[in-house]
Amino acid sequence: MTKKSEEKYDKILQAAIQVISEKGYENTSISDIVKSAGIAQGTFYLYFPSKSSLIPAIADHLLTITFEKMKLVVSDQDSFWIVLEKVIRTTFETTEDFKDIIILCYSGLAIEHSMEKWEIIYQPFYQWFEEKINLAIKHQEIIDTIDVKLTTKMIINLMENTAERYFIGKEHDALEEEYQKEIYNFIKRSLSAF
Amino acid sequence: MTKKSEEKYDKILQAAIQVISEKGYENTSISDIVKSAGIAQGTFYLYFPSKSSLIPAIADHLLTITFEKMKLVVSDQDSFWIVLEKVIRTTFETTEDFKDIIILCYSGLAIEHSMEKWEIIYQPFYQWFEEKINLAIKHQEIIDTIDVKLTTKMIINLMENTAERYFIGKEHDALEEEYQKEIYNFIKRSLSAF
Amino acid sequence: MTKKSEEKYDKILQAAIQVISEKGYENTSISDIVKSAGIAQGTFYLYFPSKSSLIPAIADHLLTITFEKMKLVVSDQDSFWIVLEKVIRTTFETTEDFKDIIILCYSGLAIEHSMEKWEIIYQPFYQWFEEKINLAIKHQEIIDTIDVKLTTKMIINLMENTAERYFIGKEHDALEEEYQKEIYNFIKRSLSAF
Amino acid sequence: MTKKSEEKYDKILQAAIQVISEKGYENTSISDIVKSAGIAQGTFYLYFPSKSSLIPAIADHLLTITFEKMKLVVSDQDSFWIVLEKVIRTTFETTEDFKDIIILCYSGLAIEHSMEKWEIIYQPFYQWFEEKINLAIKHQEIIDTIDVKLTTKMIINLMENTAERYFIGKEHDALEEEYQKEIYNFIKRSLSAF
DNA sequence: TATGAATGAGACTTCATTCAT
DNA sequence: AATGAATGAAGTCTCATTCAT
Repeated sequence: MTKKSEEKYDKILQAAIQVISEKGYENTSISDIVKSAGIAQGTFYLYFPSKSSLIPAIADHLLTITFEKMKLVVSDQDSFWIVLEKVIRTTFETTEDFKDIIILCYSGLAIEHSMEKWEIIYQPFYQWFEEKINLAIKHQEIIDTIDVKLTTKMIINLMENTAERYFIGKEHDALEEEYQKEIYNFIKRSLSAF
Repeated sequence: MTKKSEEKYDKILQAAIQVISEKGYENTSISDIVKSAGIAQGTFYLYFPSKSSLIPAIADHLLTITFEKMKLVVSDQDSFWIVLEKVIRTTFETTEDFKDIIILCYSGLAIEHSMEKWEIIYQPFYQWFEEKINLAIKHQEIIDTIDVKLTTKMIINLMENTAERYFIGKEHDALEEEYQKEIYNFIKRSLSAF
Repeated sequence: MTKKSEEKYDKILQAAIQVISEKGYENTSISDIVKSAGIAQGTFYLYFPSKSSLIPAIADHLLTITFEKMKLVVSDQDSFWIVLEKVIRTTFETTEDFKDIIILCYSGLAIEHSMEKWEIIYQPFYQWFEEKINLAIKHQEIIDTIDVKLTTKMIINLMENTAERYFIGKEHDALEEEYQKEIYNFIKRSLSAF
Repeated sequence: MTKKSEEKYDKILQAAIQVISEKGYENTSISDIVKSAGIAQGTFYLYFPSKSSLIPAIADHLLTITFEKMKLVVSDQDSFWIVLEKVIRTTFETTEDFKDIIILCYSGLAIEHSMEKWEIIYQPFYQWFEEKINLAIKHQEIIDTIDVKLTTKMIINLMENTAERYFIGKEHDALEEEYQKEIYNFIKRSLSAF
């Protein structure tokens, strides 16, 4: 893909995200998207093979951004517990920022009966966090009797789902910081080596 | 609603669940549903105001079944850790049994931009498990420094999401029993009073 | 099919024939047809599964009319040579009357890569004429050394194609009656028992 | 047209014939053709003014090939009945070889509502065969009471349509040789001077 | 209460053609 | 002469919903 065509791809993707976030996937027509992107109807199909192919593209885009942010705020020098705290906070932040996109990814991936794709898209993030956990085990910050793969995914899902319940499900049983603190404590009690 | 009309309501709902589970919400037409239910096109609208009104009805139906099963397997005499084990197992079982319905609830609720409804539908289940936790605190089986509401939801979501990743996301990093065991241990380490 | 729905089927078919005859198959949209038939867009699809399904229906309709006319003008008392003369004349008449429909059948069946259907549709007409020939053999009006099936089809095609060249191909190397006479003589010389 | 541009014209035409033969005229896009020809989208329009202009070009190409073959197999020394036999056989051969192209010519010419063009394209072939017939009359091989023009066309159409019914319509009431023999006999009985 | 034919808006997608490079 | 990205009109078909019976 040339630089110019990549630009157009991004332009379409951005327009799609914006429109679909507002109106929902099913209520958005290609016509809406191209109008918003300022291109012709047919041009859309030069960059995406179909309407439904937008969803994985959007999901991918979302995780890329999220993951970038994680890597940005977390330093290699941070202890595991600092990392955890930062990851929780960042998860809440990105969930708030991108809640509409998250919703459409849920619906989209569900629509396409392709929940498996989540796993593929999440792979780099899982891997990154797995390494943090392995390091923490090595540094004896956390116990070594866990299944690292499973625990990684449990933690990430715990953070994400709680944040989603808070921002998307509008579940407000406590303040945001208390939510974050409660997750942190829950995990710390479970994994701490001391 | 008379008994007879309730029967027809159920007949339509069952047909809807079956067809939508197979084909997905968007690919299912009212025509498909009424054919499967053996009624006329117009009759559908005597029982449901619209196609989209099926989704909350189905979600409600799903939670009702799940919750019934929970209450059935769990005895009041069970210790909290027995309860937890049973609840985890039952969650995995129902997730496997109803994975198609779960998917359609995800997509459906997302479609309707009404994730909040989940919370309402889940209310009775949350409440029931909250009581179990409060009892466990009282019996000094688990620590008393937690936020009960938040912890309840975290646990339930932890179980459900892991089960969904396993059965729907086809994530198979370990055997099913190991998944269940890992969740159990994770929670136990975090909450156990000893 | 009830009487009323049969009426609507015919109404659509007539509208389709008329519009497609004028504009050609490819240049005709369903929208044109339903407008001409005075029905709603969707109604079309209650009676025909697709646009292309019109073609066999039209072809069938055409042959039905043609065949009816043949049976009407030809009497059981007619000698074979009278029958032949009448069939040639009728072929020319119907070709002139329905030349637009004939064109669309050609294009349509060709488009659908389903030339074989012609044979099926023509079956009753072929059969009827075959019997005439068999009778003529029995009555020793024509020779008995021919392959009846093949000869039947050759004769019918000879008549039809010549008529089509005359009316559709606008080939006017002679007067219409001369064309008819030439076909008649050609066949008579070939088959006459004397 | 320079030699080089003629080559490219042919390349496009060949590609068009091949692709349209496979997929049918309507299902073939210019995009398919240029891909197959290995040229750019816009280049097509340097050699053909429009998609539909391909059809007469293809038809012309088809008849050129067919006619070349006829002239090749038929010798000036052949008696009329030898010529007839050879022409019938060749007609069957080319019909088999080019059945897809024939179909597309039918549909194409019909699409364009320009059946008359057939006559123009066929002109040289008609003329050639007419001369054969005139010669046969002169040599008293066949009777002289026929209309040469009309009879020529009847014979050619008889051969072609029978071959088309056999190879395209998949009408198999007898073996191929029997079909050819039956046509031959039919014509011979009709025209033979003895 | 039940029916099911009719509606008609609107969606996705294709593709012949153009034109700036 | 050649390219190929962009255009945007147009087409087929679906389907939730209505309403006369």
